[in-house]
Amino acid sequence: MKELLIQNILNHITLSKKELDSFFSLFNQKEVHKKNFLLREGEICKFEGFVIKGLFRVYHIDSNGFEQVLYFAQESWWITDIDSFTNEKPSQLYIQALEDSEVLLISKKDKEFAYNNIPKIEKLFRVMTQKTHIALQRRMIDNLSKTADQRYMDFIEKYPNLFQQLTNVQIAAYLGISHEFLSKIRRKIASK
Amino acid sequence: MKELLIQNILNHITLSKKELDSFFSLFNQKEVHKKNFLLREGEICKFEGFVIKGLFRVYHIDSNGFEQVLYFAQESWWITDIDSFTNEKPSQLYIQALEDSEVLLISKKDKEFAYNNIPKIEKLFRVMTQKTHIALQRRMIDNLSKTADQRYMDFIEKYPNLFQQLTNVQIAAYLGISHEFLSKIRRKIASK
DNA sequence: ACAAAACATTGAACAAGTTCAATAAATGAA
DNA sequence: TTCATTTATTGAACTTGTTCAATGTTTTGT
Repeated sequence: MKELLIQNILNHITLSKKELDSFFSLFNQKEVHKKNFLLREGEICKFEGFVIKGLFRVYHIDSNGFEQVLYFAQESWWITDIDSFTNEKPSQLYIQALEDSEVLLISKKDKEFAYNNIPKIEKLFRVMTQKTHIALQRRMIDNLSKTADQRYMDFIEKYPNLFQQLTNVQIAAYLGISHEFLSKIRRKIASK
Repeated sequence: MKELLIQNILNHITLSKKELDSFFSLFNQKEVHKKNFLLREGEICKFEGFVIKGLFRVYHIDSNGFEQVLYFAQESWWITDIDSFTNEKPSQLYIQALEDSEVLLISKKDKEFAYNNIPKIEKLFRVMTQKTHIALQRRMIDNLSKTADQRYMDFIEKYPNLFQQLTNVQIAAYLGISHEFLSKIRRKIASK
């Protein structure tokens, strides 16, 4: 459990044992049962979270009631609404556990404390934000250039395990298509 | 000119005059004439740039030869291929001047120097990367949920000046539609 | 083990967006 | 100014994806 976060941190920066302990002590562990929410639209996101067990979906509901999934977060993924968290404004997102899950949470105040007292933490989050930004840029290009068929096959290849755990409705909401159409894509692929 | 960058920095963090001068001295000014490239696919992006005059498009060409525009960068925007720059790998992007333009460039080495010697610079780029990430998340959701009509109207509203300078082909490549279809959208809107 | 709910599939009619080819309009270089 | 190039518009046929409604399948709670 604990090791997952430490490993994740040390993948990006090097910290002394003391710094690591100091930073680690700012996190609180929380269980979130299947179908429960860590964040709902309208709430101000008070945490940044690191998934140590389970699976979450981070999604938006548009004015027509349709869901768009920003990402699924498995073990070792970070979850937050970065806009709501950093700017302390109401969130437009939902964060829901899809399985019984566990997260390590850090509050804004404690994160500020870390920024101010452990300078390398600033680098940690700069580098992590850069990485997620690069991934999102890649996804943006794919969404602009690829058909739903290709995006579905890319998804299976990229997240072979996730794809098993998720419903078609959830995957369709990530790909930006209706679940009925996804069903037809699956049939077409299966028939080959 | 110079003031634009300083203003941009001070919008995010506070620096002493000495720190500011030290950081600023790491930048070199460069002119880029209309239609010339600051970066081409396959090159390793050696710079991070701040636009002080003109307009750039940052785009990708997919395997079918279609262009996808990641963003347009006007005065006070930063331009780089963050993936290529940070990981020193060949870029998948083109960065082209759409007007005679001027940029302030910083090299990777000098940026590392700034990170190591002016700790607040780490914060500057963390905060800026967060902001661009938030904007891209928003765009991702819009692309998943809105029709091309809506996205076009949003674009006009968000970038009223840009929209005047750009061709329909360029705007279509940003919206993720064919320029012919954009033409039909324009007709439809005009007829109201 | 059962009933209710959630999930997946399918077809038919429709809407959104592409492609291709033709034409007109605007821009730019000499 | 002129000629060539780029840019914009349009229509027709086509492809991709949606919507709705019906049906079957799987999960889940008790």
